[in-house]
Amino acid sequence: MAETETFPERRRGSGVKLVYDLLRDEILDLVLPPGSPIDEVQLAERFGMSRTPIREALVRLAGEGLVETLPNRSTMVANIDFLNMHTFFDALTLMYRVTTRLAASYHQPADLEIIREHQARFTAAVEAQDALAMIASNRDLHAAIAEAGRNPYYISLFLRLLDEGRRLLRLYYQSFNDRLPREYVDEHEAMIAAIEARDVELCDRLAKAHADQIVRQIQQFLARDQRQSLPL
Amino acid sequence: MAETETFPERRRGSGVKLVYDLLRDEILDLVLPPGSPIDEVQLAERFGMSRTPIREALVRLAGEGLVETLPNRSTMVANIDFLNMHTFFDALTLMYRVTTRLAASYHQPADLEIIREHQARFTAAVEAQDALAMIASNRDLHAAIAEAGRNPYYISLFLRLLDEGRRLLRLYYQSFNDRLPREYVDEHEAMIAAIEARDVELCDRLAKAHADQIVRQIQQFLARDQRQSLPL
DNA sequence: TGCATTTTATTTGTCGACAAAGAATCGACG
DNA sequence: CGTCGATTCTTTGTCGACAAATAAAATGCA
Repeated sequence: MAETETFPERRRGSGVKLVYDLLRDEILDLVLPPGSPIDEVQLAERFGMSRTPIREALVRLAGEGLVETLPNRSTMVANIDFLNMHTFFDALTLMYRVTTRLAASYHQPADLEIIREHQARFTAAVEAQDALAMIASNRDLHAAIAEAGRNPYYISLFLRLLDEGRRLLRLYYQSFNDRLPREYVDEHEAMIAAIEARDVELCDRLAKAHADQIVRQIQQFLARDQRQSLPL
Repeated sequence: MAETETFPERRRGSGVKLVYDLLRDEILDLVLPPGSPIDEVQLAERFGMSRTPIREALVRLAGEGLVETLPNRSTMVANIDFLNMHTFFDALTLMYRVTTRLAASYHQPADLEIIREHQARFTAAVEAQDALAMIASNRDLHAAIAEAGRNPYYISLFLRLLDEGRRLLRLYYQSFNDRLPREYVDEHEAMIAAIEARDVELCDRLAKAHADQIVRQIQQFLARDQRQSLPL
């Protein structure tokens, strides 16, 4: 249980980022399940540093809503709010649409290259049936599209939503079959082509369809999960 | 210059919030102009506390983009990015529309009361020609509308945008006439009525018109300002 | 035994101090 | 007189320690 990780000579100032990135990944990959408490001292020992940088990393995570902190009492991994899931779906769909539209308008050649790289990775993940790689590359792909749209406000909200979605999908692929429909690959291709053609309206329609597809799939899972957890 | 503020016995844990709130206000009201450096030690002395809580407040402000921090070097008040102002306008307009639409759908009676209170304050500010009160109450009014829409993702993005707008407007009303068109009062009234009538489409149109109006006014100011700062 | 109250224990919030990383200053050399 | 390099100085990043706040355990009492 107590694996001795060793973090050798670090550069001054790199500590927070190290802790932040790792904690973030562990939260989004559900290694740290929602609601689990986070002990500062324990983390300090684990990373071989003082509590100060740990604390700063936690404050940043709290700012992004990945961690909830009760005053004078332990901070814990943020819960997933299943009750208000529809607000998440609503915002996610809107951001899919808006970022894809903007990408159609403002993308530059270099953006398309990056987007295509991510799409290639996503395709490879689908063919390898590697669910985690699918989740990651799907996220990266849409993040790249958002970047091509060049609106920092949308980008930051979208990233937050995609991360939250990463947690949800992770939940999904832990419990069920590890296959993501090949459809997604084609939908992505269509979106990329529409972006390249700078066809804003087509982008909007494709993005909405794509988002609806994903939302439907997650909702299906949620419903199924809810049925399973019903008392008999 | 060195006014001796006294912050007497504080409760444990209240320090960060105190510093955060005050710094935030000073940044948004341009008491701390964009680009001005922030010295931790100086703040620590001013508030009569150690650097630790100051630091945490700064980390949180950085998370909201109100403050930029260079590694190993001083953190400073975030600059206003005049070059990419259109991304701000675009996001602001969209959030005006979305939050008003959602308010039409999801508001409850208590929400309308709160909204009307803010509108009353806004009206009073307009009649008193108190620009700062207008800015504040206008912000609060739209924040209340967003709250009535009950989507935390939109709410947080919108609040961020409204704050950024508060800085812009502050810039505006420092330099020019302190009058906001009476039109805004009527536009607000129309929006509130549409929300109450749960007319989503009308809300959308009114919100868009209102946003366009505000954007146009700010752009007008920016253009005028740019002309003035041209070398002769 | 069951409940209220005191005591202990754990964990956070804050502090003062020190060392590293730049920036500014000074000085040597051309 | 200007440029480069060493030195000082300022400001941040990190540390270990202590005290407040709360939870958990222990104690007293009916």
